Amino acid sequence: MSSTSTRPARARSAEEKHQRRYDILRAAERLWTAASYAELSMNQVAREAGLAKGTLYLYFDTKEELFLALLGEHLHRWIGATAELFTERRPRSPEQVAAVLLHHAEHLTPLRRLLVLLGTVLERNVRPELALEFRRDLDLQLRRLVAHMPYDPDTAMRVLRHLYAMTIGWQQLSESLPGSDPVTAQPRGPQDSGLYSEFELALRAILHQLTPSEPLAATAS
Amino acid sequence: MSSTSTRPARARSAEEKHQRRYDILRAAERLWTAASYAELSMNQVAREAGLAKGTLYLYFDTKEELFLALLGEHLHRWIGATAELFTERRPRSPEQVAAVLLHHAEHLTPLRRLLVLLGTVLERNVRPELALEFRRDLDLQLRRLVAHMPYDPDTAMRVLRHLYAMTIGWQQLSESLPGSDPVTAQPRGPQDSGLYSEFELALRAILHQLTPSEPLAATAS
Amino acid sequence: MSSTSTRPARARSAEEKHQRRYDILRAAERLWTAASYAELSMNQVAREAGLAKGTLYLYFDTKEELFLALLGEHLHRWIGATAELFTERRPRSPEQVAAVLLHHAEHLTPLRRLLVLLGTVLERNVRPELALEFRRDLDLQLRRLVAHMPYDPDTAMRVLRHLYAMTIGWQQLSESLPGSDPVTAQPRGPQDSGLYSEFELALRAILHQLTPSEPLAATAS
Amino acid sequence: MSSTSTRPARARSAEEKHQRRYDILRAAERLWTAASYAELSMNQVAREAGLAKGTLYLYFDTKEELFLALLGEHLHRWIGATAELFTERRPRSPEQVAAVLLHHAEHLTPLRRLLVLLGTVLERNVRPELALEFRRDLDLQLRRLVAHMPYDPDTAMRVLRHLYAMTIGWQQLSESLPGSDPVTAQPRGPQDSGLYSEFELALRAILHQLTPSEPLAATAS
DNA sequence: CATGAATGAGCCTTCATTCAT
DNA sequence: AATGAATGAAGGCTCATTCAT
Repeated sequence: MSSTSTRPARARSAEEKHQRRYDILRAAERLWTAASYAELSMNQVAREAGLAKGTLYLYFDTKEELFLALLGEHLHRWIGATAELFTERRPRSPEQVAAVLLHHAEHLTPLRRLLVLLGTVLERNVRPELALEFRRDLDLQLRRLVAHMPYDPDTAMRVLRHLYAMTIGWQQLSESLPGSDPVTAQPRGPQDSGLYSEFELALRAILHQLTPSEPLAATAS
Repeated sequence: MSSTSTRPARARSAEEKHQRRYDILRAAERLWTAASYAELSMNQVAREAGLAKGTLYLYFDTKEELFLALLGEHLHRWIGATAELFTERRPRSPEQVAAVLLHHAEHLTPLRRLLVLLGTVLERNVRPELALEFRRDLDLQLRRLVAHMPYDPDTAMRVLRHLYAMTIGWQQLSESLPGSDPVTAQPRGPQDSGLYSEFELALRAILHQLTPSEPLAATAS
Repeated sequence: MSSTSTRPARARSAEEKHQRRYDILRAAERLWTAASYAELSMNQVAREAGLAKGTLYLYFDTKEELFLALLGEHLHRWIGATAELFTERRPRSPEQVAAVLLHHAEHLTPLRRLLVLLGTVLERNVRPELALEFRRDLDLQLRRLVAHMPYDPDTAMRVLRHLYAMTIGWQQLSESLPGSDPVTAQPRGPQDSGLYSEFELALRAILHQLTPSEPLAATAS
Repeated sequence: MSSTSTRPARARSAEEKHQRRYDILRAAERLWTAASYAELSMNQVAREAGLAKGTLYLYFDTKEELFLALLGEHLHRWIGATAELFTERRPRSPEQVAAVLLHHAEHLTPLRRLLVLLGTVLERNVRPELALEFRRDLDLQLRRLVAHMPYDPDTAMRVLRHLYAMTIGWQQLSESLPGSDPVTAQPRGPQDSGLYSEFELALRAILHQLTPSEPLAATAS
């Protein structure tokens, strides 16, 4: 119910409909932060959005589609923000690149968990054409990000792939352990051996390995 | 039903019972490869094992216990095999250590997904004493493995943690892509840029980063 | 399905919902007449009510709650009707009191069996606050009834206790025999030696025993 | 397992078989004292008897048959003991008769609860010929008892019927209440208003009502 | 005769989805 | 467009009964 107090009873215009869809995704996101996919029922999402259960199905055909949309949104957001940061900072050294890639880490917790879902549950009960569209869109966005990175496209893509794998891996590791979020968690000093610094350290090691000491000139338009 | 065609109708001896338990775990494993925990019903496991639903409950008190046993098995197997390999080969360089750690990679595919479960679902509906026993056993085994590695215990544990995270991450990555298993998949030549070699490359980079150029003398007994 | 042929497909208004709840209770009651609690499945109740299994759970959280509601209903009904009858008739002699107590005997058949359940199964799987409310309500109603009886409260309560025990006992006896319901069954004449008259005779004997020849002035308000 | 330590591994002779059947009934009886019919599994009975589950089914076709046999036994025992007591004491007044009828009350708790079962669950899943036989045997025994009572047969049977109904009724009442066993419970003094004395009081009232002040001469052979 | 592993119908309950309103 | 009552497949689990040994 939170933060959607004033709102038209019915979404008539396209814009209102878009807004309603957005509200639903926000509700799902709020719950997603604290509960796993299986634990999270459509009923809860509906209640959180201040809507009836059936209404959700006007905007999303299945539960999976809802969460796939949520994933798309998060990816979009992160890629956009990171691309922008590359343009602003024009990082060169592996450390600098790592810093850029990790800058929006705090937004990543839900994203990482959604990515894990992608390989597990999502796309299972989704219209094939939607799945395909998702893949295409993701590809497009990644290409856009790659264009902003100070490496040749192949290398940049490899870097992203490593980032992706490590992100998921450390996320899962953190969930298997009593400790909390590996990425959001603040490093606690130079001698910190927490999960976050391990993750960062690994990312740096990879970047050193993958990229020549002197990166290409940035190709961002 | 698959591959358990000849078998006594009833498991009378302790050995037969052990075998039946083993069969059930194998059935669960086969299904587990293709479906997530929540998707996988005891009914399916029973059918796959060629047994009735109720029979499963003669061998495992709950669904969680069944999967905890599966996890235990996999851990035991991989740790044992890898520890042995350390003893045999006594690897020194990061490359050599990486090779040992990856040698039994094919065992890891289900293992890493089971490990994810551990922190999420397993141990929820399990007799407390069993959960405790599991934790203790895991701890013991890890210590045993660490003792065989050519690093001081803390470093060795960090290495394992990185291996674990990367393993999971690349697993998930591979599942999100048309390509197949990143670890099991055979490298396809010197210029292969498949997921496997990326995974390996990353592991090597980490090892280089984590370990001093000159490892300790191996401490394996 | 019986006797609920015309009915809205969905209960929208509060009244319709109340009616649906009522239908479910009636269905449960019809089955309850012929089967014990343990034998009676929610599936059967649903079928009898012409509803889907899940629908029952929209109206009752658990099986126990459903039957607790049924018991509450019966108690309420019998106590109310009997209290009213005391007010109307103001009986004095044991015979007159017995007549009042037995007047609504047809309501008692399911009631007494439900009462047995109360101490055995019900309240086991019921929200504590509901159980408490039930106890309070029952107490209140009994007090109300007692207030209408022409005896001091302790004696009145003893009378009710005897009525209760005898009611149950003769109920069971009748079920063990080819004959039908001992209480509902109509006496068949002055020389009738059926179960019903035995029951009535016993009740009268008890009343004579328990109550002084001259009852108190009725205290009904 | 209790008290059946030495016993042949297999019952070969008819006598041994009878003994084994007896052991099973004793085990069921021990458990029956503390648990309801539904709560009591055949597994438990088997364990208590120190036998395997399957063995029970060599002696009883169904769970119901087992408990029907138990009921038969208890009835037999009580009727026999009470008939004997009538012969010994030759009671005349209602109080004396009541005393005889209640003399073995402490043995009756399981019997009463079995009688309740009779009208509820037993005979449901029993071979019809067995049910018939049970009825016939019960009838026979009751006639035997009646012959020892100091009333004409019809009156005596009525008395027994009342005893039966009240027995069941007060049993059920006691189970619905926090208090304990109504009959076994010791009266606690002249002013005791416990369930037991109520039961006794009711029985006396009935006897007074049913029987002429001067009973017939006893007809016991 | 005895065993106890195996069976499978059945239990209560949940929840994504549908559809009458 | 919105609702939320209704659905019913599916879930984990139990236990009286069967049957291979």
